[in-house]
Amino acid sequence: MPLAITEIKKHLPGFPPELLEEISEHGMMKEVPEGVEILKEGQYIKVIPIVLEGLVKVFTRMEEKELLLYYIGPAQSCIMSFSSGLSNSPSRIFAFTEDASLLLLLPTDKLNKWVKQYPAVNELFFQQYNLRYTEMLDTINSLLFDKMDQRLYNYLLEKSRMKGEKILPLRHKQIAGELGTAREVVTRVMKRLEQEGKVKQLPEGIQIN
Amino acid sequence: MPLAITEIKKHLPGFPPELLEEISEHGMMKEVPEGVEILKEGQYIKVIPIVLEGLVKVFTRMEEKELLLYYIGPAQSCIMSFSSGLSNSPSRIFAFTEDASLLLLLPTDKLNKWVKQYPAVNELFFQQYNLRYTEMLDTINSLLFDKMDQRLYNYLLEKSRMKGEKILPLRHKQIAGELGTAREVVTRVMKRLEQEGKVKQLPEGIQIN
DNA sequence: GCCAGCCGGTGACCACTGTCACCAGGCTAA
DNA sequence: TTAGCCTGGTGACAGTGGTCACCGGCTGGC
Repeated sequence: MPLAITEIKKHLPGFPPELLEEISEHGMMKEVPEGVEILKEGQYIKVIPIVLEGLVKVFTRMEEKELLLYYIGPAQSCIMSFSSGLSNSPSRIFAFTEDASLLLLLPTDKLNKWVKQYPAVNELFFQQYNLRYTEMLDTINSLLFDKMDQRLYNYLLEKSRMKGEKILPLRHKQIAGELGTAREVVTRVMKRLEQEGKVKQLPEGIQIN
Repeated sequence: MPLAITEIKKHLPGFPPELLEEISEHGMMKEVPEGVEILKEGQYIKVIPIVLEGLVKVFTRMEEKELLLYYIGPAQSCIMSFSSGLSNSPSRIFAFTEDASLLLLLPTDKLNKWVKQYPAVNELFFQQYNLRYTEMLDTINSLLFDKMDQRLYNYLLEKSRMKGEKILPLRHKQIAGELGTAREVVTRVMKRLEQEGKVKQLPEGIQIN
């Protein structure tokens, strides 16, 4: 069953009508609940997702230790899928839904064609590469130059901004995972941030001031 | 004076004849000696370089501390220039010639057109984005997971590979700059690597075993 | 010959962070 | 109720790396 064109158009207004029709024919819409792994390390890619609604988080991992690289928001796509899909190489990262999400799945072979045919697609992926490049640059700078308190605080601010929430229901363990550190370290640093008045730990979660 | 088409073609064999002619008309060839800054932080870009011969190194910097991100080799281009040039935003990184280099300079407005017009240009920049993305990912993993000895050794191996030399004429201070650490730390770690038999410090430079 | 400057080398010190061990409170399932 | 589990919280400790002070050797300029 082809997808509803008006539905796709709503999320991707820049795409021309012919492209929307092609997407309607070959693409697939998928609703994914929160906390589902949508891309594994080492996996070969056959479809490339574009996030229409929700939020997807992207990680790197080495031996039990992980690090959050960036979020994929609405109307954004996953560069690693794109790159892996077109060059037929395995993924170096893995991705989870952070919130329940609506994904548009595009088959790699068609997308390869569309990139050449439709400037809007071409531009989308250039923009995405560029965005991720600068985000990775920020991550590198943060890793190299910032102490844990700054990194943790930035992380909370960013998360709060992405979600539009002042109170984040996060476990210390979970934060530790996303920052590539240990739970005790998060506890310690959270205490310090609280004393400095930057955050407040409530039973419901962490309030950012 | 237009550039010699045969000369350009030699370095960029994938480009079609019409494109080579356009490049010949609007591009500029520039020989740059070793150790020259070719891209500053905060600088706005009017031309995008493609390295034809030589080697260019790309850095990030924050308050006196620097970190080598990657090298741009022959037939490769600078993604940050490309991105900054097309979106007219300032550069977040800076770049030096590591060896004397021959650069092909392309004006941003023309390149913008060529990307849409010639698939070969389009693909080149997608490839470059992809390459830099994975290199940044390696850098992040190295920063997060490796100790200084591993980072330093990887750095030496990579440098040796890029240059095709077993003996690298490097100062400790210079290495420290490229790894974002202090000179004393390099001295310390070099000593350890030497004791482990991985490298040897000679008067002419550092020999990689 | 003498001095300045750069280079590697070293010891002392300290801040940060990762790790281990352990505890108390709260919640849940048996 | 009890046992188990997850959570945050702590103290002790060690390893890493950044900083400071200072050295001796070498070199190039005067």
